[in-house]
Amino acid sequence: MTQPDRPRVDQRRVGRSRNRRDDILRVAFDLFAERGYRGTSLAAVADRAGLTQQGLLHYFPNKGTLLVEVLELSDELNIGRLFADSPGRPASLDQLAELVAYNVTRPGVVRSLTVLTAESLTDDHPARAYFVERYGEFRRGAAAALRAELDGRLPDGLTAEHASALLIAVMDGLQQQWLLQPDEIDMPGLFAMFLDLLRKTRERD
Amino acid sequence: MTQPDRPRVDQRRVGRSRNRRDDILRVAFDLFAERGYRGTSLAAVADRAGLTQQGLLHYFPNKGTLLVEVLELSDELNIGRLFADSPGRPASLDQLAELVAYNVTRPGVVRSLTVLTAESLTDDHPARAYFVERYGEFRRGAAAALRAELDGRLPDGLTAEHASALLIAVMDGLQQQWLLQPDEIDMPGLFAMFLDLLRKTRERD
DNA sequence: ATTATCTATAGATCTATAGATAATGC
DNA sequence: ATTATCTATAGATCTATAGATAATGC
Repeated sequence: MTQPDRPRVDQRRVGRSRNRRDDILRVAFDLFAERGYRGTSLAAVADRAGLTQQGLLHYFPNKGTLLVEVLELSDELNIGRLFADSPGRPASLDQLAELVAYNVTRPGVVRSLTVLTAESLTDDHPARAYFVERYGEFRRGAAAALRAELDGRLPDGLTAEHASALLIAVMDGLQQQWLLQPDEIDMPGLFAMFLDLLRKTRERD
Repeated sequence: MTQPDRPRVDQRRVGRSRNRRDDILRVAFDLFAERGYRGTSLAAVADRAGLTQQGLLHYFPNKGTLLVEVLELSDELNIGRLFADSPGRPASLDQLAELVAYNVTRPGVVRSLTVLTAESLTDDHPARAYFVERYGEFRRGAAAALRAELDGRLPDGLTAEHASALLIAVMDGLQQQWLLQPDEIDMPGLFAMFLDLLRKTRERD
């Protein structure tokens, strides 16, 4: 599951020069897409951010903390809030479809989150708790959207909770196939077809 | 996508003592589940297999070759052939559902393949080509099964090719969510519901 | 004072190569 | 001979800590 950007508000930015901390986090996010968390050294991140590895450790006490902060910033920027139970603004299925279409324009972001999510399944991974919590939120948010839109019209025996797990599975699984073979997989088209599957089943009743 | 075992035939086994090579490959497969490919050292594999790191390199010239051979053995043992276009025996959707149910009993295998698949999206990963080819095969195999079973009865606008990409996406995505939260995700139940979605859409025509 | 960086370094690893030695199969 | 392993080692890294120095903000 990859979330959308929003126009950066950035109250904390000082003039033109962005926060050094944020620079480091952005660079780390990119490098994690290229080599994963375990495959990326602090020195590589520091180097690309233009300081030494020890300089980087002035901002983050250790590598695990860096990763967790990368994910928290990515959340903030990309607003997983699309799914958060922000009262009044439950995501619609159309918004989800737009998000998938938008993701095609930023393979780096999708790759980073895809790689880090799977890597978090390994032992002693510092982002494990983050992803466990995140996926719970995703499912709850998607279930709310499904309930709002298809309440009582879901296929027999399929609750909004079930459908939300499937919906997120489809998003993640399509991302993986699309990243492996961008030319063979029409990610937004396939996601739209899946939504139709959820919507159309009862249409003829 | 994770494939099923089959009873090991193993013509090459000599008496009770299994091939040393195979031992190493099995141990490596397990360790890749625990720490990923980049997070696993040759020394750790060698250690668990009961020889030195240099002893291991007698069997495999380098780490990348070890990984590729791990995947090839896993294929052989787990028979991705379920999906291969083996003439006469196209997998049925029920067989796929059984496979998903079976996978619940072997989280280690599922985790290893899930982690390695996503890791293969990173730069210079030795298993990239393997997974690109594999997923092509998966999709073709699943499309054949869908065509055999639901020919002409798929929902409007959904070809067997489309459905096969969705089906594999659901399998992969559910595996990821299930590995993160085994108690919250009923992987086989959800997969069965997805199959029903494909099957039932046209049932009322 | 506090913050931002740097140099120096400890202490572990890591992959891979070279070459020795023991065991096995003709 | 060939196969299986081992010791030794080169040459890179890696993470993290310690402590110095320069720059910034009161």
